[in-house]
Amino acid sequence: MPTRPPSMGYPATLSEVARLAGVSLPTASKAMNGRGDVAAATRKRVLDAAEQIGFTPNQLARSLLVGRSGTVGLLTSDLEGRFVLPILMGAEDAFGAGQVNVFLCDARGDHIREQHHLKALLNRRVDGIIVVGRQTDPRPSLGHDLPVPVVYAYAPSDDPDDLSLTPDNEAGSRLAVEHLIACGRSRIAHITGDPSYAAAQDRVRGVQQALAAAGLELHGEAMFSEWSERWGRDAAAVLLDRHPEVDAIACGSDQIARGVLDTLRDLGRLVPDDVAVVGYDNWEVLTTNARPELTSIDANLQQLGREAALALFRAMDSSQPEPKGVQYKPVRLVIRGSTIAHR
Amino acid sequence: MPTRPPSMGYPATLSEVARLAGVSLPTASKAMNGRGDVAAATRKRVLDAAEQIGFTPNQLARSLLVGRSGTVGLLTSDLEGRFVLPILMGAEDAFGAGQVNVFLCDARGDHIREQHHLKALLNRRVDGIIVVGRQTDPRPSLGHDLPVPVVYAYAPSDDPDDLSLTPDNEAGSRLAVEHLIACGRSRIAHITGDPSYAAAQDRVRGVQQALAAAGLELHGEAMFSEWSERWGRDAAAVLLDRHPEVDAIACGSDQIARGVLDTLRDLGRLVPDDVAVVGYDNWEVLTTNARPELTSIDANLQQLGREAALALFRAMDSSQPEPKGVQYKPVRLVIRGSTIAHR
DNA sequence: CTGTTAGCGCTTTCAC
DNA sequence: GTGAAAGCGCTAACAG
Repeated sequence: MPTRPPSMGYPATLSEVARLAGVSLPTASKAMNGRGDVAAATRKRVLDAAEQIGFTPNQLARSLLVGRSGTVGLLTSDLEGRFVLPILMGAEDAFGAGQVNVFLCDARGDHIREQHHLKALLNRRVDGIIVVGRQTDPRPSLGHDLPVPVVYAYAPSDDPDDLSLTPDNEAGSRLAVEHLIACGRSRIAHITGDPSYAAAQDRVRGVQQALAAAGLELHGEAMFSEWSERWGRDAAAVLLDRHPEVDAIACGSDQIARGVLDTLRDLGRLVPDDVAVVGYDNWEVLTTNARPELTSIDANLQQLGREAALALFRAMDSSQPEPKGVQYKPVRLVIRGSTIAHR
Repeated sequence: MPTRPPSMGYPATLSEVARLAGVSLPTASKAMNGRGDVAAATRKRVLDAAEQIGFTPNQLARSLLVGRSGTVGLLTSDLEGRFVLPILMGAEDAFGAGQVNVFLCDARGDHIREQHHLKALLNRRVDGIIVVGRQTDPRPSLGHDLPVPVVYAYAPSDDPDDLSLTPDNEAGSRLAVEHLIACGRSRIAHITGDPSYAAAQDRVRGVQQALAAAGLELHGEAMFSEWSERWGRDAAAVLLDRHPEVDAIACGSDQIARGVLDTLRDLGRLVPDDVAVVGYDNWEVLTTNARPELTSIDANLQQLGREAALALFRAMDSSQPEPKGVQYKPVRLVIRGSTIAHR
C-alpha cells in the first residue's frame, strides 16, 4: 500500500514517479541520475513520469544518504564593508558552477554571533566554510577541531596552519609609486588612513620600498588619519602648504584621493600636470567620476573570492592536507587621467 | 551491533550519545530537545554525554523527517547593485534571529540562471524565497505553482497576486521638495537619471506633486540622463546657464547631487545660501563627505529587508492566504548642510 | 538491465 | 518515564 496517495499539494516523491513509470524505486533513481545501465526506453518512461507529476528530487534525503550536503558556509564579519561584497560574488559564482549552494551568515563583528552561526552551519552539515573579514588585519582562527575545511579570505587567520588568501597591499602601493616614478615624478608624498589598520601600514611600507629602490625619499611624513574624503582634503591642504614642491601624491584609498583632488582644484594646481594623484581600491563609483578620472590599485577581490572557493573545493574533495599559510594575491594598477594626461 | 563504532573523525550521532548515557535513542532525542517528560537526572546524563563526545545534531535528518528545512532562499538579480546589500543584511538579520539560515543566489540579471537557482532552492526544500531586484521597475513573477511562499523586495513582481515590498519613491521626492519649500525656496529645478528607470519617473512625479501642492512650477524641464556624478556636473552647468534664477535643485540620486555641488562650487554659487541641493538614496559615503554635507532621502532598505523576512515568516507559518499586492514603504528625509546652513 | 534489501540520523506515535 | 517500532526520501550494494 502506498504510504501516501500520489496527490498534489505535497512535492512528489521518487516512489510516485517509479509507480507511474511502472518500475521499481531504485530503477527510477538510476534513470533520474543517469547512473548504472538503464534501458533507454525505461529511462524515457521514468523521465516522462517525473516531468508529468513535477517531481523535485529531495536534496535533503540525498545529502543525508551520501554524507555530503553540497553546501558551504560563507561567514562574514561584516556585510557592510565594501570589500566583502565582491569576494562574496566571486565565491558564490564559483560555487554555483559546481552545483554547490551557499549559506550566508553575517556575524556583524560579534564573536558570540560568529560562534552561533558556525554551530548552525555545522548542524546543517556544510562541506566547508569561507570566512570573509572586512579588514586585512589578521583575525582569530576558528580552530582546527572542525570537521570541515576552512579558508580565510581578505582577513587572514592569525594561525599559520590555516589557509588564508589576502591581497598584497605592499605590492599594491609599490606598483602605484613605481608608476608615478615612471611618469617622471620624484617629489612624492603619501596620505593614508587609520594607522591602526594593517592595510595602512602595509601600504606605507610598499611606498617606502618603491622610493628606496629608485633612490628617492618620501616628501614629508606619511600622513595618517581616517579613510575619508574629508581627511584627504584637509591633509592635502596642509601638505601643499608645507611642501609646495610635491609633484605626486600616493593615497591610501580612493576616498582620500577624491578629497586630495578637490583641494588641488581649489588651490589651482592642475592634475596631473602639476601634481599626479593615485588612489587605492579602484572603487569605480569614485574613480571614474573623479575630475580627472582617478588612477588606482585594484585588489581583484572578485577573483580572490573565486580562488577561495576553488581552494575550498580542493580541500573538500581531496581531504588531502590543504596548503597552509597566508597567500598574498597580486593586485593591479588601473591607469586613468589623474596620472597621465589625455592628448 | 552498532552500525559504526563510536570513534572520532565522523560526527557523533544521537545513538552514540544514547549508548553513552545508557538510555534509548528516543529518550536521548527527547532529552536533547526538551520534549516530552524526561526525568531531570536522565536529561542531565544525556546532555553530559552529548557534550562529552561533541555531538552535533544533524539538521539534514531532522529536516527530512519534519518536512521543513528551516532555510530560505535569497534570490538576487544582481549582487553588485548597492541597493541589494542593505536589504540582504536586513533579511539575514531577521531570519538569523529565527534560527533560519539563508541560501544566497545571484542570478546576475540572467533569466536562465534565475530558473536554475530557483530549481536548486526547491530541491533543497527551502521553506520560502525572497526575490531582491536591483531596480524598482516591476519584474516578472516567479509564478504561483511554487510549493513555497515568495516575497519580492525592492523590485516588485508584475503580478498583483504576489506580495511585493518596495520603497515609495514618489513620497521620497515629495518629501525632498516639501523640505526645500519649507526652507523658503521657490525656484526649484530637478536633475535626475536614466528616464527608463521607474525610479526616475516616480521621483519626477513626486517633485511635481509637491510643487503643485504649493502652487509652484518646476524651473526648466526635468533633466534626464544617467545616474552619475558626471551628468550631475554637466546638467547643473546647463541649468544655471539657462535658469540662473534657480534657488534649489532636487536631484535624483546622491551621485548626481555630488556632481551638482561640484559645478555650483566652480561657478561660485554658495550652497545652501544661493542654491540648496538635495540628493536621493542617502548613500553615506557620498552624503557625509560632500561639501557641504548632503541632505538626502533614505529608503530604509535594511528595514525593508527585515520586513520582507517577517512577511515571509508569516506566510510560511500560517500558510493562510498572504496579503497580496505592492506595498510602498515609507522613506525618510535626512537633513544636512546642503539645505540648511550651520550657524 | 532490473528489483530486493538495507540504512543515512533523526523524530514520533504508542505500548509498557 | 522510557523504549520498541515505523518511517522521512533517497541511494548503494548486491542478486536475479
